[in-house]
Amino acid sequence: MNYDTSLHQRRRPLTTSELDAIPWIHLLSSVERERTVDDLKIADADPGEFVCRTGRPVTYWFGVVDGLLKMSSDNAEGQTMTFTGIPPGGWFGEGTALKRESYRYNIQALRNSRVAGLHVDTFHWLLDHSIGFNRFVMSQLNERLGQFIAAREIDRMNNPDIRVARSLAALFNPALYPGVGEVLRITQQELAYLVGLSRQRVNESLTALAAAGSIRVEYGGLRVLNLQALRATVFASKVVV
DNA sequence: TCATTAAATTGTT
DNA sequence: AACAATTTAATGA
Repeated sequence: MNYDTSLHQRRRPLTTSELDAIPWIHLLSSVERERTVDDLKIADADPGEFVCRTGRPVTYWFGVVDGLLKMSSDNAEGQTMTFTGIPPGGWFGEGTALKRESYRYNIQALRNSRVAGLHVDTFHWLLDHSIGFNRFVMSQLNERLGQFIAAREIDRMNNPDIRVARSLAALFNPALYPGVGEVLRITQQELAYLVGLSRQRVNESLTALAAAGSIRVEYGGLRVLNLQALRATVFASKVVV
């Protein structure tokens, strides 16, 4: 039982617009889609609420329809390590779903979020029947691999500006998070939690990035003006460090 | 629809 | 961590 019990109880079918927000739904044939839509459920997660926890058996493959989630893990010393944020359009858990193992991380809502869940059995059925779905999952795995490698590099950076730029570039990944358009809805406090810096420091970095013309700071969110420049900030840092 | 108030978010120290 | 300024959301006439 995963959608931490209370979430599980609050499931409901998806509306048409919520279905449209699912990036892979249009890759399916009508038969496949019918079966999928029949199984898909959505639930509203409150801030701080867990969508899944380490060690629990996999029952769903999850996707963010709206809101913002945090992927983290507890190490042996009991400290929590944040891997990444998951903005709208992001689907996760395919690795563990594939192997039918237990979740290796915690997923927690940073704010009110709508989370969709596809049962693991249906996930496997789609893998067995839909080529389009397979392509999506494969691309997903590949992109995420790149992200985790990048995440390790971010952790080794001690320059806060670069850490912020890097993390932002990751969140604006169009392949993994097609729900994020030009504007990413994230507060500076939320970003601070993800990057592991104080809100003040994040604010300072954002101001610097805005001055460089990479982004524009808006109330409750950020607009990307130049994704290349954001990534370039990253690249330059590799050379320095 | 508009004005007022509360709440959230940002910018700064 | 605290504060003021700004923006949004909620409320009710």
